[in-house]
Amino acid sequence: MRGNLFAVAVDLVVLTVRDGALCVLLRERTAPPFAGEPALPGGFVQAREDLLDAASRELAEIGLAIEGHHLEQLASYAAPDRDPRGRVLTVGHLALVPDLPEPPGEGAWTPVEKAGDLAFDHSRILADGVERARAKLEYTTLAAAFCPAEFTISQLRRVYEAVWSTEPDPRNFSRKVTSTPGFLVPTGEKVSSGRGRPGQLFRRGPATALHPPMLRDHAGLPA
Amino acid sequence: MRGNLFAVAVDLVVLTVRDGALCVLLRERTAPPFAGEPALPGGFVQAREDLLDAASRELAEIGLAIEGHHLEQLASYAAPDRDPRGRVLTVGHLALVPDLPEPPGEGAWTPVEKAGDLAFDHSRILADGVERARAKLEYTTLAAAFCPAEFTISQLRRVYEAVWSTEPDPRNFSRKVTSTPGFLVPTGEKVSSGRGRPGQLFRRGPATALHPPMLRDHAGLPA
DNA sequence: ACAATAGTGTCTCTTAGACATTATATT
DNA sequence: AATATAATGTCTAAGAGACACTATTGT
Repeated sequence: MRGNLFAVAVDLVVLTVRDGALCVLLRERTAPPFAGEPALPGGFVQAREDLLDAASRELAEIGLAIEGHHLEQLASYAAPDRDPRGRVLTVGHLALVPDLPEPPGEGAWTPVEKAGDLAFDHSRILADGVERARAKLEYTTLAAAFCPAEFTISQLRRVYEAVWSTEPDPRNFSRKVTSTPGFLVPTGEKVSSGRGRPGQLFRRGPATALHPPMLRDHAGLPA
Repeated sequence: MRGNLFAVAVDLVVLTVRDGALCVLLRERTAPPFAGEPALPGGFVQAREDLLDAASRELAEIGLAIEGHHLEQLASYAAPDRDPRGRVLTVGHLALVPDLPEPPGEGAWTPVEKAGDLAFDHSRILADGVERARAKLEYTTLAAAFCPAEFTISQLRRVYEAVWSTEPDPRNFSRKVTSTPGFLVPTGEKVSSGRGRPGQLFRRGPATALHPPMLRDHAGLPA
């Protein structure tokens, strides 16, 4: 076999919902290239490591244990000049995590709208990750991945509001998610959100698909 | 930077519809490893080549000029032992082409149901490609990529029948596709399909998304 | 004439979307 | 008591699914 050799990295688009905004975990680069600029967390794939394993390891190194976090491969990026050090292919991954009380080790949660320009081609990877998350909320139950183990329907609705920048009708939303078998499992407990009537608590059910899907308003989206 | 080095390849899942069956282009391997076994066409990424460019080149080398063929990245595969020659990462790509009068240079169209075991992890890549194509027919206008430049609604319907193994109602199907703005552009011409009333010819329109989507019957599909 | 395919119309049922009211908590 | 949030019910409109008929070709 003859092929040019590449270094292979994994980069992570770690998304969460904080204060009503979809946020991404960014780290400031400490070493060249792009020192001082914000970038996605990531690292090189090790000798006998598969891609998802490498991404899981990076996630753990950030301080995000893998307890039920959603992690999936996004896409690969290998433009010849994307890294000034040489030929590097990176496999972007998408991770969805609940809003954490404490911020993860290094790095800061940044609203995706304010992420600005990132190092390398990370802005593109981020955009792809955000679009993937937005699309998947339509036809999967993945919104619950942004919620803690137990959550209310309001919390789940706020995820959709943050990710889609829409405000679905609370009553219709409730009807939709509760009528999808296996989406939500009631715990029987209730929790007060400070003021007002306490909401019922749910866990994630076994369902992964949402049928029929919950459609956002589409206006000229990419295929 | 320190990372282990990989050879990087692109592999192609080239799909078409022939005789009512979804078919994939397979080549028999001539050299080890897996000599004599069927495999997806593919090759190594060259020195200053990006991934899609490499996939386009491979497609051209097969004899499939890129005139409007659909080509997209699928996913990357890098299990440590997937290639006995050493560490090889492959980026799977999905190509959708119309049924061609002449078969492409080397390789043979094989119904995906009869593909059997392929070399390397190509069976997995094929399965991912087929599932991607099936899913995309739901919410995009991509079915037209399986049709020639001009086609009838019946031809388009036969694409759905082959890819989904369903038989949508011709009248409902027609209503759906003609009522989606920008999906089909009538040419004003008609064509006879041997017997019966000739059908009207259409071209692909500018629309890429299908809203609302055309839902297939879902029964426990992966997310 | 007959067979085969194309194209159109109607009815029903499900579901999304809009909207008002009642229930239960905190202050 | 006042306020804030949760939960439920009803109406309407749009679209999917089932179905019957007419239209235009080749044999």
